[in-house]
Formats: sequence, structure tokens, C-alpha cells
Amino acid sequence: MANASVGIIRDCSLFCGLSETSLDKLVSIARTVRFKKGELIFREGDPCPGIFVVGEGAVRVFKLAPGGKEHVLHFAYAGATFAEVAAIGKFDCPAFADATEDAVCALIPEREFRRIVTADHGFCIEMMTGMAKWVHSLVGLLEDLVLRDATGRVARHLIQSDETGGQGEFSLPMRKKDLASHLNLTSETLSRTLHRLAECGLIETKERKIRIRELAKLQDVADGLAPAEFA
Amino acid sequence: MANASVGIIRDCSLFCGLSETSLDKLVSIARTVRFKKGELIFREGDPCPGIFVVGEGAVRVFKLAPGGKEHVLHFAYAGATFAEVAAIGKFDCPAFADATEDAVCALIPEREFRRIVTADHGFCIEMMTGMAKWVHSLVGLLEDLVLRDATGRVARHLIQSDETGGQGEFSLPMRKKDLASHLNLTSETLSRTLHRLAECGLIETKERKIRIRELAKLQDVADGLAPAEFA
DNA sequence: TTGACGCCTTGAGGTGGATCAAGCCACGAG
DNA sequence: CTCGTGGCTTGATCCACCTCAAGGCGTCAA
Repeated sequence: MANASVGIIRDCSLFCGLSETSLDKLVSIARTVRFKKGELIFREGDPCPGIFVVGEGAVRVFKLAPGGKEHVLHFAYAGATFAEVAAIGKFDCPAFADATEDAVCALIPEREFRRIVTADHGFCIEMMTGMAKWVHSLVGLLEDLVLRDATGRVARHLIQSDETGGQGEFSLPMRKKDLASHLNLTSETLSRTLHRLAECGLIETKERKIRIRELAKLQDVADGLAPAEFA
Repeated sequence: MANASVGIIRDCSLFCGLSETSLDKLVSIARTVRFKKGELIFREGDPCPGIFVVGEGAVRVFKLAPGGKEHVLHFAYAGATFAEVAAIGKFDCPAFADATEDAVCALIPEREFRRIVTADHGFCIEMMTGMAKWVHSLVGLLEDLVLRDATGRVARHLIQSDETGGQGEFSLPMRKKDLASHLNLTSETLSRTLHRLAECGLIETKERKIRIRELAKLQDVADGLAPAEFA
């Protein structure tokens, strides 16, 4: 197991479309890195070590305010990548990252990654549109923080997280504390908000499992059209 | 003047690095479009018409909340582009745009743009890193909104807007109302905040002209380390 | 000049969500 | 079993910023 990266890279959404030769090159350069739960992966301002691909576990990317407050920008689970943006733009790490669960990742050094981008036009196009999607989702997040209130943010997040489309139940893969931070709330407010949504019958909650009962109404709440029944 | 776009495109930061042949193709396809002050350019949800390059005037890109509240994502002045992200990602327009001053722009249809991206690997790389920079700046904005208070946001914006590096005076190119919206403040709060910064001697204000007097202290304020003298 | 309109400023009061401080529950270790 | 720890919930209080309302000031057209 000199290189567990092989599987990780082949299975990840970013690289799985690459040609065999590119993949081989990638794999031959990639290092496998492991982190314990809670371990810091990099700090804001560190030189960017390259692109990380998560194989197992969970990673969170976050900013730290002078006062110590943290804001979670991004959660990365199996198949996802992080630090791509810094690697592409040649910035230093723009944020902190740590493991919220024991994690194993493949690390692709920046230089090798850049080689592939310059060699493979198709891949480059994919990266470009990938970045555009990032921008899109960030704009969504901005919109969230600015145009919606706490309840709206929670509602929208629930809708987006539910891949079942309101049919079955799904579970929140992160601590409430971190989710709260991602939505720029305190865990207290998140807790109260979920409770309120449940009271109104829009959702059911059980531990970290959630089921959406009234998708349409929840959508209304997300759009700021608070239904009358809201206390 | 069948095509004022020639100059616009040659002078803009995004396309000025292109080869002559690519430029020629681009110019031959581009349309010149004019907007009156206050005129709406596109709405959120419209199919993306292509990439706009601003030649003269000023454009603001903004989101609209159900309640009518608007949030300015981006100001575009001469040489800048907007709607690039939607064009690349093939989304519909993710926001509204209107002219805050009489404006003349070059419009490059999406299809033509895509042709260039697939034909010109170098350009594609540039676009990719351009998108990465967008992400970077959006993360900065997010950080601003989440980790800083009103005063910190204003301070940071002033520092970033001052190309003279604290030497001379510079002027805010947009209405205070729009700047306030960009920083997620009301114009009232912006007004008061500027006043307070001026009272403390960190800046001088005269109409829309601003001079930074104490860059270091202003930087501290931006970083949330409010100096004692702050009322 | 006069009036109307936009933009900015100033003041007084309201509020959403943060903060602080307990208590509760589940789970793992001893 | 008990204890300890980490995450979640709940309630009371507080404060930064918003909202609403009014007045000043510059600009443009008549």
C-alpha cells in the first residue's frame, strides 16, 4: 500500500475523467496523507502544498477571525477536493483546514498539477468550468448571508442538502456547531430554528436525521415569504 | 463606427493578451451596446447573452431579495467584464445588472467565446486562473461579511480602494447607497461610520474624495482590533 | 427664481441574533 | 455502575445595526 492514492484519485469527481496516461502520471506523483480527527491540515497563509483529494473521512475548510470566531467555508467528504483554488491561482492558502473525522487524502503537488493543466486542454476546460461553478455557489452563499434571515438560511440549506427531493430522510454529515458556523449562526440559533421548523410541521428531526414534510412551504420560508403560522 | 468594440476589447484586461487572429475573430462577432443611466441590462434568470466588456460608464451587478432589498455583488467600470462566469459555466444570469452611468459595452456572444476557449489553450488557462481569482475575491467578501463588523468592513474597503497606498486622495466611484449595499450596510450606517473614522483622524472625507491619514491604524480597525480611542 | 427630485445626513427607537450561563443526554472509559 | 467529556438544547439578557422619519443641500428644468 505504498500508494492508496490510486483508488482515491480514480474515484474522485475532479480527476476521474482524465485519460489513463494523465492518471498514471498523477498517481505516480501523489502522496497519501493521513490525519487524525481534529488535526490541523494547513493554516491560512501557508504556501499551498497542492490539491487534496479526500478518500475517507471529513475535512472542513474555515477562516479564523482575530477574535477567534471561525467561519466554515466548505466541507469536503470522500471524492471531493480542497485547496484547488489556491493551487490554480498560485495563492497561499486562503484559509485553515482540519479533519473533523480521521481522514485519508491524496495530495497532488501543485507543480505536477500545473503540468497536467498545460498538457491537457480538455482537463483545463473542465477546471475552468469547475471554478465557474465554485463562483456560482459562493455567490449563492453570499446571497444567503445577505438576503436571508437565519430561518431562511437554514431552510435553504436543508432543501439543498436533501438529495431525495423531499421524499426520504437524510442526515447532516457534520456537527451542528460547524453547520451553524457555515451558515453564520451560533449553534444555539440553529438549534432553535430547527425546533421551530419542526413545530410548524415543515420538517421532522431525529438526532442528525431530517425529513422534509412540506417542501413547498419550506421553499417559501427559504425565499423569505414567512408563512403566517410562524411565531 | 459600425464597431466601437474594437477599442473596447483591445483595451480590456481580460482579452488584451489574445493573439491578433483571435482578437480579430472576437471583434468581428462582438456587438456594441449602449445603456442609459438606470437602464436594466439583464435580469436574474435570463439566459446569459454572453460576456460584456465595459468601454465607458459604469455597471452594477446585484441580487434582489423577495422583499426588494438589493445587494450589489460587483461594480464594473471601463476595462472590466461582467457575466463572464455565467457564460463559462453555462448558467442563466445569476443576478441583475443595470447601468449606474450612461454606458457603452462590447457584447461577445457566448458561443463565440466558447469557440475561443476551445481553440486557444493559453487563453483557457488564463480564464481558469481568472476564475480562481474571482473565487479568491469572493471568499474575501464572505470573510468580510461574516468576520468583520460594519466599521471593519468599511475600513477594509477603503484600504483596498486606495491605489495610492495611503499617500494621496482617491474618490469613490459609486453612490454611497450602492457601496453600502455592497458592504451589506444601510447608507445611514455607512454615513455614520465614515464620520466616525474621520472624527478619529484616521481618514479625511470631502464629498466623495477620501484621504487615508493613518493607514496602520485603519488596518488595525479593519482587522477588528479597535483602537482604544474608538467611541 | 422656484420647485422638484435625488442623495446624503442625523436622530430616536426597535429587533434579530449573539452572548452568557446552566442543564441535559449519549457515549466511552475506568 | 459512575464518572467525565463533548455535543446539543434552553432561557435571560444585551447590543450592533436596522428602520423610520425628517431636514439639508446640490442639481436640473422650467
